[in-house]
Amino acid sequence: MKDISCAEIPSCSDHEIHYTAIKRAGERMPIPEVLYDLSDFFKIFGDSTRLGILFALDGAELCVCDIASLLGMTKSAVSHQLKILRQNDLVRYRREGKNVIYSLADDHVRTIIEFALDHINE
Amino acid sequence: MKDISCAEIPSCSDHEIHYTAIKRAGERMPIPEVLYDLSDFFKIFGDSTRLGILFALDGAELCVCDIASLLGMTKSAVSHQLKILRQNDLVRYRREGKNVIYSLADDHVRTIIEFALDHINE
DNA sequence: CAAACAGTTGAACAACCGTTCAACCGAAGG
DNA sequence: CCTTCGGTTGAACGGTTGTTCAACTGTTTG
Repeated sequence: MKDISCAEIPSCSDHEIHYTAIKRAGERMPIPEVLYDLSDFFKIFGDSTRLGILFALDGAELCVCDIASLLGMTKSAVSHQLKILRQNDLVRYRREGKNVIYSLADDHVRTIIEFALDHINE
Repeated sequence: MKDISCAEIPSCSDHEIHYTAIKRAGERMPIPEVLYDLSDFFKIFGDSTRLGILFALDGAELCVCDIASLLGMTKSAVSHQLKILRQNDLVRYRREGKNVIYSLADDHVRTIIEFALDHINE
């Protein structure tokens, strides 16, 4: 995706035919920045490990060790993914003795997951 | 994500405390296959070029050349992404003379995009 | 204070992904 | 038929991404 000014849009040979279509499509196009934000948003959910973590936390608060057990992964791998979820405000965490307890940030996340689940069984 | 049987789940030292949490989380966990399908679904939307194409087609039917112009990309790059969208039944296409006209497969796609747009301005 | 446990971090590696490039196919028009 | 235009395809490349490994922090416990 290259950032271009929409002033002059070169197109196919027969300009007259496609002109209205291109104009209409161009008007509804979000600015590149929105497109990037949106794709970044989807990228977070585009990994089965991160989804697994989110589903696990949808059921209960869990420490890293528990999540790792549930998913059959190392604590390190889980921690790396938790960092990404943390940075995007999808999970909350607090220390409790030796453990760090993670939970979903808000119901917002639940809505998204359940929305996707519904729409995958179209 | 490793596929593990949930028969025996080893966990942190203090089993009694986390046991109920793990059990509850484990029950709500989808099987790995669903997790993979779901993440594959999100991956498609996790690219700004593909999102750009979908937004463009949300405005009007367009040929490859027009889409390429709108996004400021080569026809080749667009075609590669259109293939992915095609394979996942997100776009329809038909030949019209020398052009191949693409359009959104159904309103399903529109719903997803608009849903995400709403939720990015939380 | 030392050992043990829970978790984090950074570097390294492999796998994956998107764009480019060049070659190709298909339809239209001279 | 040959050329041109629109579009597709496969290989190659460069960048990104997820996991592993080892080293490290922090907390509890003996």
